Amino acid sequence: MDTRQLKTLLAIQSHGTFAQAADLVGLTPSAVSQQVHALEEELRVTIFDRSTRPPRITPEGVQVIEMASDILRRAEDTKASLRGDQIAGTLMLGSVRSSALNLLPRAMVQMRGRYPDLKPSLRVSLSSTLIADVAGGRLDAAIVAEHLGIPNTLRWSPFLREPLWVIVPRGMEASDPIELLNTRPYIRFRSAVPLANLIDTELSRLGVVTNDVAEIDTIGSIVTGVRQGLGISVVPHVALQEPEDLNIMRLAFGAPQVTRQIGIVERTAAPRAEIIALLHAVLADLCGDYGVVRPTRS
Amino acid sequence: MDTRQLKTLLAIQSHGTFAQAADLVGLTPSAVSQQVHALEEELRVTIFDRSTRPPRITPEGVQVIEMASDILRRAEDTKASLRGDQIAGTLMLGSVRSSALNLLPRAMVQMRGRYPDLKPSLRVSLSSTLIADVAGGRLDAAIVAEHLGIPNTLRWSPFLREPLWVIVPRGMEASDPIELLNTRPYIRFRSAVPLANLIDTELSRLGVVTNDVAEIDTIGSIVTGVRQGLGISVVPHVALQEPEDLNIMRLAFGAPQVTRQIGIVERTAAPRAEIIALLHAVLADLCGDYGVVRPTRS
DNA sequence: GCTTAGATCCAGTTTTTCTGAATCTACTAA
DNA sequence: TTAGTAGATTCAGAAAAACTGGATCTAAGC
Repeated sequence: MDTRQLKTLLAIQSHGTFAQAADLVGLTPSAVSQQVHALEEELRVTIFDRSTRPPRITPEGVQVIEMASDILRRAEDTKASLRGDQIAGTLMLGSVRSSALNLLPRAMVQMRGRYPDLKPSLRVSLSSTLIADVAGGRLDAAIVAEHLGIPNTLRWSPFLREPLWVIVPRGMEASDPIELLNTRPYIRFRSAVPLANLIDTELSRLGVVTNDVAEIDTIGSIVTGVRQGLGISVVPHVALQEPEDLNIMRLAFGAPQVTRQIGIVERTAAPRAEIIALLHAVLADLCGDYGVVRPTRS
Repeated sequence: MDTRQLKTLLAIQSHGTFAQAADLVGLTPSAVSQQVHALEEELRVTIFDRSTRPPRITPEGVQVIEMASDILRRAEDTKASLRGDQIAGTLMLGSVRSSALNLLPRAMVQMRGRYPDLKPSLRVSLSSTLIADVAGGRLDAAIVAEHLGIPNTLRWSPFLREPLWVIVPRGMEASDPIELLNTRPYIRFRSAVPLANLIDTELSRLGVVTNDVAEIDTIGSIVTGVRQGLGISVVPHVALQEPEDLNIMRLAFGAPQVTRQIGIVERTAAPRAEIIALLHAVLADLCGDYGVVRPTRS
């Protein structure tokens, strides 16, 4: 078992086919197939079910993928720590309370490998308060959803543009999302944040009348509930990051699919521009395909 | 980087010389020397100081050895899990929404290794509703806090008896918890669950007047906030499970320290007794030192 | 039933890993 | 201070592993 095989495995998981994974890792599809087979021989399990196209990951495969992810992260963390650049001080950050708050600790952990002496300081608040504090210099940067009325002394850079999905437990017949929303048990996201508003507004616009079986105020618990067959729901893409979430079927919410953006707001003349640029890049990377790369300055 | 190299590394560490390690891993000393050199090239560090005999491990080498140990353990754990026995069907579970809900997915993931064909089904509800559903056979078991008025046809077995901690960010002077609670910024846990009540009641009993800087309704977000220096708070032990939480200082809350229990309620004549017993054991194990082992039947 | 895209199989090529022998080096004993 | 020893390194070649390319197979879509 080596890290190249594990990287190949993760590439297959995130890109869907052996062929695309081969492109990503710089090998031929044949080599990818052989690597997976060698890993299956070593672990004595079937990681992919090849009776479908594209091959689908098996439950055992999910466990192997988790292990691969853990091992590669551990290795990368060690490399980062051994390289040890160090910038010290306190980075004053603000954030709205939403799935973005789940991203931030993960970004912080990654950045700690790079800047172990940099201390992040986080405040959770409303968007308008956060923006005022950034403008007033009380915060270095803040994570807020797309927002109207940002002063010219600030700039907002999206790091995430993510679709919203109707999520359906594995095994449930998944056809027309509108029909599902009208007929299947629905877990409602009940919270005083813009995302909950966006979802409810779009449901009304679509003329959907949901059959609520639960009202839960944390996205993570909603996803857990769907995975375990409690019902269906609507969540943003970033909520579906765990390997277990592979078992949840996802259908586009809205036509065209509804998206929402989250970004970093900072002062245009920022003293900590390099660190905030890295934070932006780390957050965008954690967002996978829906990460938005900040355009380079001209 | 592959597991053979990492095994060689650990063999050198535990046996002292490349030559002895070579014997152990079935290679020649020359191959061992080349493996170590290749690893040093990949990580761009010196793992062993060769200016002495026998070579001595460097500080960076200690980090690499730790990483190797973690990676090999992770791989071995996965292999063991993949080898496991299998039981199929659906396990109907209920749970209150609290930190116990964080434990349950992790327990499910572990049990999936052992019973990949067993499908858990989870419902989140209030304790009284859950207990009635278990009694009525609509649920196989439920996770609830200690509860009065459980019928004799049911039995409640605690799997967790955990202390509550005052948690303090790293670097903050940590002396008398009462003084800290009175003077330092406090992040309040605001939720309509028994735990929040327990904390507030004990704060009042201690005569503490906190300086609230945030009210957050998820324990995970509170811990994140403390870690990042937002303030101090009071949380149950099970909330402090992540490696990052090692940086958080913890002081006993109350004297004697306040504890609370969470357990599984099931029918005394349960058809799924074996699985629920395993679930209890897994949950107790996940709870570490504060896990409560179910007494064996006489 | 045909077409397509992707996966597998197989043989050959390339790369990596290991061995064996020669050489080097830190440490110990006289 | 010198000689001997045990262990580490270096190098060239052999063996094993990984990869490529082409042919074949197969699920899915039309």
